[in-house]
Amino acid sequence: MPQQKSEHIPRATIQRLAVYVQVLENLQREGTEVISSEPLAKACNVNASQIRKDLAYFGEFGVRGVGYYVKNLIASITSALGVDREWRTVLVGVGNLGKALLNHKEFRLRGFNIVGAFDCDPFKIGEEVSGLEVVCTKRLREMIGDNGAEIGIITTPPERAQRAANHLVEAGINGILNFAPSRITVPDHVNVEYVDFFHHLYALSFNITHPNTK
Amino acid sequence: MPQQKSEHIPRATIQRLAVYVQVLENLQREGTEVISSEPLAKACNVNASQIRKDLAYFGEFGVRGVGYYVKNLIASITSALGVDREWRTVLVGVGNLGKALLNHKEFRLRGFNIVGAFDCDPFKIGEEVSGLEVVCTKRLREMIGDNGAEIGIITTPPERAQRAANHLVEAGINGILNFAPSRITVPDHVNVEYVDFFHHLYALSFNITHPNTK
DNA sequence: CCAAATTTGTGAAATAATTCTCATAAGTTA
DNA sequence: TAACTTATGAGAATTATTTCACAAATTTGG
Repeated sequence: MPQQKSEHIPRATIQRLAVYVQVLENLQREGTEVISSEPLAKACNVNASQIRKDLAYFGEFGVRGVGYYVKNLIASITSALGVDREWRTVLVGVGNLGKALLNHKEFRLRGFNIVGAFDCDPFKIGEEVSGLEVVCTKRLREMIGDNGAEIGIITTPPERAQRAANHLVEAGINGILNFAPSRITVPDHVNVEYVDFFHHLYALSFNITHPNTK
Repeated sequence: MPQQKSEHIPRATIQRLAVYVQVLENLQREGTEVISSEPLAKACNVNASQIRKDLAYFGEFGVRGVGYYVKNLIASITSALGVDREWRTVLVGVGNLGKALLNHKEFRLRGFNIVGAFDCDPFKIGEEVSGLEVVCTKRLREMIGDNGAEIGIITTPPERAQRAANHLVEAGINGILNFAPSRITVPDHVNVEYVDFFHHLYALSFNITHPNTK
């Protein structure tokens, strides 16, 4: 139902939509059923017309004179983002972080099922982590043929991230979440998102060091 | 030495500077000593003049006809970001994620020392994690008076994040890294950065679902 | 049932960020 | 040392994003 009307949607809009969902879910947990763009904006730390414009890319979800029904709006946004379904994912790099993610229940809860764990270390292959047997990274293609995963999660050391990405791309994945602290190069049709909280610490460091530039 | 010349610096520039450092460090590890903006841009997936403009906010670091000396440029950028020093941090919320971060060696390596661990759960108080004794969150102010931390890391459940933030602000912290999946409200002088990799998974989901809008 | 009060959705205006272009400086070679 | 090559730095042009302002839609109260 929420079909986007217009051509190009700013990346920043997508990031904010994720924030809106987060805040709306917390509001819902606290019992709020209806909210207008003004207080929602305050909670999200953005401008109210920003919210309305962001939503307008996908349709009309509000009621004039009333606001937005929280439950409805969550459904509309998650549908717009495509997260109202199950996404099958595989993880490459079963180190400390990889294991922590494999054991993280939230993934399944949010619809991102980890259905495969891969590593190139012979000592790790065969090990069982969170109900999954660790498989050699070279077998990615064959395994994905079976389990139909679409998203790959990279948790290798930086120097092995590009190789992991190559294997994932070859196996037909079209989205990569890269936790390794290095940039990877992939074909145009593959989407990459980087997670590195040191980047955020750097931003804090800068902002604290230069309070005037805020 | 790298003193920023101009008034306002885009947030996006700061984020990119962190990426440049990451890529430059990997280049350095591989033995590259000099690089020009063009190949650096390719490795960072940005435009070359973007890099030159970003750097220009802070000074002139390149040599015309040559490029940038990798080691030098890393030093210049880290200095501009203020990460060429030690930052003392405290962590609030000693759950799974909190413990994982406390045990993460990279923090110290990158100059972000975790010097205090706090939790409001009586069962956790007194426990030792990675050489730190877990202290009651109410004692944040007194402890920060002693250890002089400037950055707080929140790893509580979402419903306790705001309270943790309040305690941190009261204790005089001026930067917060929030891993809890909820937005927090703080005074203007306090900087907040949010880390939530589900937001990135949402972005992947959207981009895979709407390949045309890329 | 109408008038007042809300609050959305949207085009226009204002701001901000990115990319282009080129003069200038540094290095290299003969 | 002069001509040639390379690549930076900075202003101009372009493109993108955010904010404003208001008409249209809806509810509420008398």
